[in-house]
Amino acid sequence: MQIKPEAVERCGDTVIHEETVNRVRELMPPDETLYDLAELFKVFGDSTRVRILWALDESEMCVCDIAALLGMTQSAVSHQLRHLKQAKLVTNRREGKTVFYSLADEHVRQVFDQALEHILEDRYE
Amino acid sequence: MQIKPEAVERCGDTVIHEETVNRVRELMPPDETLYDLAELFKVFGDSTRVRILWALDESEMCVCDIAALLGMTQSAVSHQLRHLKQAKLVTNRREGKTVFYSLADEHVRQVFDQALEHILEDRYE
DNA sequence: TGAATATATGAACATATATTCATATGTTCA
DNA sequence: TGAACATATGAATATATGTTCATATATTCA
Repeated sequence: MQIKPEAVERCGDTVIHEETVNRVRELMPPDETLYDLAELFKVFGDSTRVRILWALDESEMCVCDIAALLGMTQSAVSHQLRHLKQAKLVTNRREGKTVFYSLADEHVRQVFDQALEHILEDRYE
Repeated sequence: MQIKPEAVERCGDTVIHEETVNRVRELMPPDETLYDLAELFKVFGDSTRVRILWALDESEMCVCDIAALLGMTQSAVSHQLRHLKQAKLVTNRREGKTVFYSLADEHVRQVFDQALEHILEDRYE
């Protein structure tokens, strides 16, 4: 399919394909939604948090265990758990001195699985 | 279900729940995979790139059009398109002076949809 | 070939953020 | 109550990154 010239204006002035731009603009979700989406992905965009989420998908764990599993400081893990909780991706319950964290959302696994497909597809081509 | 004490060691020394940690450790994917996963999400974790991807999911577009749609500099858009291409999320074809970009992966939409469910779930509770 | 135009890119700057360190908070138990 | 321990958190630091600006590259057309 060829792109038909919708307008003859230069790029610098208005737009080259004005109709396309206008059509897509109407189809776009509100900026706030796309901003929230990016914010959520930003939370996923750190290997420490990804590892924590993956671990919690296997089992509820306390901070100390996560730190041991990942070979990280208790403080670093605690800071990241804070982010994950703010994003409502994990919840926690206290049992004495210990605080157990677990996944708060069943979508996480599905998002990860879809993203993994993209990665694996790239690897073996 | 109660957590049974698997070990009596202190957190500082070894691990509190050693069996859990060992079990989860074996279930975890290789670090490289989780690192790649985080890298991919890092690409999604910017509202400019999310908006570009969403736009391209609606229609193939040239750099100039994307810049006009988003109200951004051509340079800024071009830089971000570079990231998206490196992540193999978009491809491009040249037609004269114009370069058209389009989605390279059908998983993007699915990942976005899953993530949106999480967001919308949070909003109306 | 040279002017005009669309896109790409390197350097610089400002901002965001992950980890560390020190310390505070909360809980148990003697 | 006080000691021991698990977790949380504020400040500081180092690093990563998005945008801007200037400029390079690529293509068309007279």
